[in-house]
Amino acid sequence: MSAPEVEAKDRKILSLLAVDGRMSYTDLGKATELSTSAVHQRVKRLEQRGLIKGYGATVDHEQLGRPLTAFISVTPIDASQPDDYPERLQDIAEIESCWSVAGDESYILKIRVGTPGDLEELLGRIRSVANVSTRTTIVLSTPYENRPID
Amino acid sequence: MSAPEVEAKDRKILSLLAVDGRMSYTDLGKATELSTSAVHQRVKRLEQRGLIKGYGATVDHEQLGRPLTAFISVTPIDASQPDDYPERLQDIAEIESCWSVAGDESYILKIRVGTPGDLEELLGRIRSVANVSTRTTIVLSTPYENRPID
DNA sequence: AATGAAACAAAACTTCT
DNA sequence: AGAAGTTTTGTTTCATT
Repeated sequence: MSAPEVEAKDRKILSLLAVDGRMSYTDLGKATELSTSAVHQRVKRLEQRGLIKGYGATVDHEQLGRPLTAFISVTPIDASQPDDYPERLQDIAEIESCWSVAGDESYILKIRVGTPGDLEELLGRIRSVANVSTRTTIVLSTPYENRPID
Repeated sequence: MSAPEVEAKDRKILSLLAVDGRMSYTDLGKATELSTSAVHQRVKRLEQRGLIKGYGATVDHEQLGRPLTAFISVTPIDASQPDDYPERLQDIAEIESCWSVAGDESYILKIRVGTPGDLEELLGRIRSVANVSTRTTIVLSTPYENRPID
């Protein structure tokens, strides 16, 4: 049982919307050789099928007071504890992403803060809500991020 | 010389657009107690100032044939070589993000592929274009990713 | 599924305060 | 900076193929 194939024109629409989520149906139609209403139908279908999960603006965190990005690898101290870390951590606003991973650590978190002091304070909060040890890797620069694949 | 402060209403607009990048100016106006044209002006200004970097659709990579996500930490083998790895790696389509980091490794890459075989092949390509050693951490699941902060 | 037309809504532009 | 009004553009629905 495999997922239904995604058609070439749908893929084209997806890759255009991945780059510009506000592109008009008219322009999508021109780019795909389809009428406005045909594109409209296809986009609605892609949304319903969950192939398009949502639309978001990308903001400049540096300018918004959170210039410091880091990865925090998280390892449970007591392996017998229930593994509900994502839930426990989800109220911490500074955590942008949370991945469950295979390897030495259980989770990798990506966080954004203003200053090293904020990071120190955040690490304390993470350790206390979750009883974990942490390993932090500071991001120096971001050559690229969240590039559309395809 | 510091960046000009971002006003409360602008922050509100940004956080609404971060969640729904296709929200209409009319609805943004209702949510911020501003007229449609005032919101419009503000959004254009936020775009010009670079506070909004762009708008993108989030696609479901699992359904699109790339269910396997991994982090690849990259360490140069010959430290005397020029550090132009982001450039060398940017033509590799599977690399979604590239961060330059402080710590044991020089770069962290986030990649998406279809199968373990594709990953093996990709690792070979990365090592050959860049003369680096790699450490791979497989993502098992993604509790959340790219959450809007604020 | 796609099209074209029609009705509607929103965006962009202009002017005024 | 913002409001109000106008024109232009885009969205959505529907009948038809």
